[in-house]
Amino acid sequence: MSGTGSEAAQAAVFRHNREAHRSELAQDYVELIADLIETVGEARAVDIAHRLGVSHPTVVKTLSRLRRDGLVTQEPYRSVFLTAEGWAQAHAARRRHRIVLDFLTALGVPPEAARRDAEGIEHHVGEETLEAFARFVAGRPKT
Amino acid sequence: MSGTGSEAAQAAVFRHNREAHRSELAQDYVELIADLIETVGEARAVDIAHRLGVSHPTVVKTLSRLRRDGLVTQEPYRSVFLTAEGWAQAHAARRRHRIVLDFLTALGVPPEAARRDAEGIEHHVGEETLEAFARFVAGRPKT
DNA sequence: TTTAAGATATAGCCAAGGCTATATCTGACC
DNA sequence: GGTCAGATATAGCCTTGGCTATATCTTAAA
Repeated sequence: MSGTGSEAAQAAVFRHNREAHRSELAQDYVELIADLIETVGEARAVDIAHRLGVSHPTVVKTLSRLRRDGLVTQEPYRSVFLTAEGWAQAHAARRRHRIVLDFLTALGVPPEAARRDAEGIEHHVGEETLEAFARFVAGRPKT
Repeated sequence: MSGTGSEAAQAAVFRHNREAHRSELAQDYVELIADLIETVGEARAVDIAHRLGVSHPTVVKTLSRLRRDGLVTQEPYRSVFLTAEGWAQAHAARRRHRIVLDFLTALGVPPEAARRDAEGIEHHVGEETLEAFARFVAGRPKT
């Protein structure tokens, strides 16, 4: 970490990462909800809970935050829908996820590890890095 | 995200990532503390706060958690020291950080973006991915 | 139509990681 | 040897994201 620049610059990096972290969970949710809607037909709280490995009340509470933040709509005792903003974020998240996963695979990372790491890495790749990843995959047609 | 395997497998990935997240902050701290000790001579709470872009009380509270977890020692009103375990984690974090940063740079990611993204990505690369990154940097993109 | 299983909601608890405001200590300078 | 600036500590507040236990709603089957 030595010599990474000024104190202020380093603080900015950490600030940026704290900021990024705050939206990670929301992105995982909308990405998962979109997937459930498209594959199962609807997104129920209980399925979200199972897929995330989390309890139902945790999902309910998180969904109410997503509703407050305009990513999701929901009627009491009914399944979950994405707003336009929710769909936009879901598609963006899915794109990043796929690029990262394809990239790790093309790099030679074993599938299991690629799947695991892609889930964490996808939230921390900026557009420049994403483009570099995509370039690498394109120049190495394999998958 | 479609077709990423069984519900249980996906839940395991998310569990793993929640788990990983819990140690991120601690690793940032020990990495930073090690850097301060080696470059400035000591790690003071006020300097940690400035580098992280966070208030002093937040640092104090976090340090007490690190003390509880055996990563750090500290006398009241004195600067911070790393335990053997703290040094071990600091070195491991620094190694990951450097590999990720070198890798992004070698891939052609602009320095500013590489610096930003490396800070987030370093916490989410497993050993297999790290090895793939190191191979690429060493000029051997394939095994 | 009743009922029971399964899904959803609510209440209340906890730890982490932020903050501001205030109090106390340390050490350097006069 | 005092004094005061700067560093550290404490108190109290907040949100997020977990949990369990309990209550309520929905719906399909008997």
